[in-house]
Amino acid sequence: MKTETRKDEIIKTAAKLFKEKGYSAVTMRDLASAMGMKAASLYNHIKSKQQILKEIIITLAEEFTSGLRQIQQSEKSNIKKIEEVVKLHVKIASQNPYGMASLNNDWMHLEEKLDYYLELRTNYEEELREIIAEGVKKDEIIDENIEIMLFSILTTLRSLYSWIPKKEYRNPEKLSQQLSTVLIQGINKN
Amino acid sequence: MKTETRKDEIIKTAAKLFKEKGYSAVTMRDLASAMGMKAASLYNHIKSKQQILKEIIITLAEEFTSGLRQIQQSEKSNIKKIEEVVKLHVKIASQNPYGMASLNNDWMHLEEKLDYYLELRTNYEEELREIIAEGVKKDEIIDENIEIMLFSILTTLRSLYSWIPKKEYRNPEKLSQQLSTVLIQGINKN
DNA sequence: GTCTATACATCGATAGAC
DNA sequence: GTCTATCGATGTATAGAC
Repeated sequence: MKTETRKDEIIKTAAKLFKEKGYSAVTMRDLASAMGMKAASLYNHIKSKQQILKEIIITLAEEFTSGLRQIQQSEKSNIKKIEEVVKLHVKIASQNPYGMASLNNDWMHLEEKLDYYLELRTNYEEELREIIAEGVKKDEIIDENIEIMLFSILTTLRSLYSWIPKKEYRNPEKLSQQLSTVLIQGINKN
Repeated sequence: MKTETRKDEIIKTAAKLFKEKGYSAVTMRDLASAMGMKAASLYNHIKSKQQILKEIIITLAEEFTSGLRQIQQSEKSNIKKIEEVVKLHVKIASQNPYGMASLNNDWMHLEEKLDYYLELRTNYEEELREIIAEGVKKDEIIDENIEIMLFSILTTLRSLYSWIPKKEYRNPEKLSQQLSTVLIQGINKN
């Protein structure tokens, strides 16, 4: 049972505001107002606006990286691995849809951690590409353009945050299963 | 043969910058610098920063609206209609990938035209939803959750702008066909 | 049509009282 | 830990010379 600190609260509120207007358009005064305090008071809990963005994005990016590593190390079929990737995205997007918006839309405003983020992102795409390529080689997946299959799946999963808050998608298991059906029947030969 | 005015040039350059950093993070000085002039000089061609955003977004939104209307009025099967929608997105995203970034990511910064944009967007989604629902009813499309099929297709098409600039996707006909295969085999019963 | 100069608002962040 | 007050930088936009 972790106690939520004031800092955590600020970061959570910031993520919500960043989702609505983007990092650049949200001012420290906006954030303070949403927290019911003055802008100057925020600095007793956080170092800078930039630090808030960094914590939101890097935490999530590392969660995806370690999640995919576990899937990659399992002894499943490649189609099964893709189903697990869908579950991973649904799970993280369900827990933190606001943070996911920053991860997707505000990463370019990262300062010192930008290179690190880009490295995690590139590696993530590359590992998913290998799962698909492996699936094609083993006749689990149709022999269509791999980049198109990769980006079709990935962009759908990346935009999950924007429709997961709607009531009809609140059941993660059901959503994962339905989404897998829609995404995979398109690349599954059998 | 339309001559490109200085105003058109400014809007095109702005769209490129908006794609990189988003509307809010691009300053008039950034834009002027990219145009090789001073910020004050921009105002001899455009009324305000807001006007630039409005022209980028509303032009594209209306292009999608009229494109979908034509598809809807044709006498094709619903699967064929979806293939036409894919072509429409590939065509517009190929012609103007930078503007598409603003349409997707900066629409919330529209001021007076925000309601109009939201109306076009809602109507677009509703018409596409009806094509899918009609396809399910006529046994062309699997009887899976319509919202999930709609958003899976739509989010993939909406993110086209981000990977279309890569060399391997420069052939619109081929890209449309491959994308249709990947997207539709997932919802096509036959 | 582009420039310099500048008005005026608002930004992120700090100092210091309580 | 929150406040008031404020700093210096930077934002959009205008005025007026050339």
